[in-house]
Amino acid sequence: MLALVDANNMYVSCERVFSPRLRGRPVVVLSSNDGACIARSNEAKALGVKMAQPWFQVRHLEKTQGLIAVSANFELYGDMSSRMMAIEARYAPRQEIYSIDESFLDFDGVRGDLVALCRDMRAAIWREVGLPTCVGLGPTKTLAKFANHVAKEAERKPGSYPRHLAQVCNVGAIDRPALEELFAATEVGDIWGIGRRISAKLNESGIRTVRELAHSDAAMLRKQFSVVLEKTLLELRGVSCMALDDQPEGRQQILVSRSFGKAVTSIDGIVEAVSEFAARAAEKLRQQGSMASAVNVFFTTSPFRKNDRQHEANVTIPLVRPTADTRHLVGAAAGAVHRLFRPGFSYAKAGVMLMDLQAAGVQQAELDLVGDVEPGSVDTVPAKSSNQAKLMAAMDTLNRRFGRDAVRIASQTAVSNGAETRSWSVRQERRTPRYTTRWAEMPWVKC
DNA sequence: TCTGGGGTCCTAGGACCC
DNA sequence: TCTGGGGTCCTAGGACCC
Repeated sequence: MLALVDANNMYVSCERVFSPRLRGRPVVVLSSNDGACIARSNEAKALGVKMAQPWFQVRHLEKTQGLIAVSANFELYGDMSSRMMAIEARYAPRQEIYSIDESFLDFDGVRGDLVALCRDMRAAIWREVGLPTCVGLGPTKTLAKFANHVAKEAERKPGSYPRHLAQVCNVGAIDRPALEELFAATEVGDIWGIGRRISAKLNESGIRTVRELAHSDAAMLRKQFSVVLEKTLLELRGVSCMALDDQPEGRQQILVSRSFGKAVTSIDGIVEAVSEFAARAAEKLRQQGSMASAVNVFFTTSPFRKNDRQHEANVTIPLVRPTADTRHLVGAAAGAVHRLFRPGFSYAKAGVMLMDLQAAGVQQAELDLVGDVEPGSVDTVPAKSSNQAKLMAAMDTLNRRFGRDAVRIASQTAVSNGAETRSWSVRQERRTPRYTTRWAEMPWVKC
């Protein structure tokens, strides 16, 4: 039996732990640049605020409905997530951390009343970190996700579901007719793996509810849609098609991108931003013990500004040899900007993606075709790269200890007229303190 | 004025091989 | 008249997730 444990409105709930004034109020958390709503409390959902809705469209609710907005504080959410995941791990032999607020637990071999166990776990998470959660139990990942959906809906709309399904719901314990009824009351788009496009197409074929989907022909779905949808169907019928992955490999690609706080028109500004993103990406790369073989760089104008001339630069640079060295990665990224930049555009966003990742330490021997190296000097390559690794490790240590960018590549901070620019940096006017990860920002308790 | 930032997997089609 | 029959690898694009 699998469980899907997930925090309710994670980011809002994290903020509420430290700001009691946010409890019971409509609250949204804003993306970087305070641009869009990326998390909503139930009260904010009730006001009609949609996921990813631009802030300027709902801003008027501040005055009329008491809506409260805070800037995203990912450092806080990440730390709260680790604490929550550690508690969950105590309750099951295997855990797959699926996202910042969700994990699958595998209770295989655990005996006793799993619903009672999960209620106990919820209480522990609430007591020890202060986050509200819901748990779905089912024989497959898709059914556990569905059960979680029911648990949440039953909590949010007490009238429309049996009371005992709220907060912790085990579809394995629901008899067939009652399950069919739940399926019939749920739209296909609410099922994990069925997004907007597929549900529209399913609706066209007359399949609107989960019940109708569950009774569809598997071969037909595979033919008309994809093997992915066929798996989803089988999982709804209790046939497991997606294994629990409790030992994830490192990422296959690493992306750092941002929208700018205000439009950037100069090449210096783009070089600076792209250098910064490449440096951040390189840090992540070393953290997972990988090297990259290619760097993708893009910068683009805003598609929302219809009157602006549009330009999108995007290029992938293969590297001579895989590297995790910030200097090489920043150099490649900045070089790409110099080749692709066009003056006269208002750029709104940029990013750096590291690709074709491989484990560090797998060093491919090189065939030297240039021939300016003495015979026998092949040995200098590993020696050199080990010095690089030491330098990078020292840089990471210094930056961890003395703050991000204590040591950095010069192009990360363009200098014009002697002043540091960073014109691209994000706006975050409403960010709360990083209560759990910075000594200087710890909450105070008045006695 | 103002529109997020990460990721994964699958498929189709082209280049190329024998 | 009539033009094989397998493969692999790579890439771009589309779908999905939170």
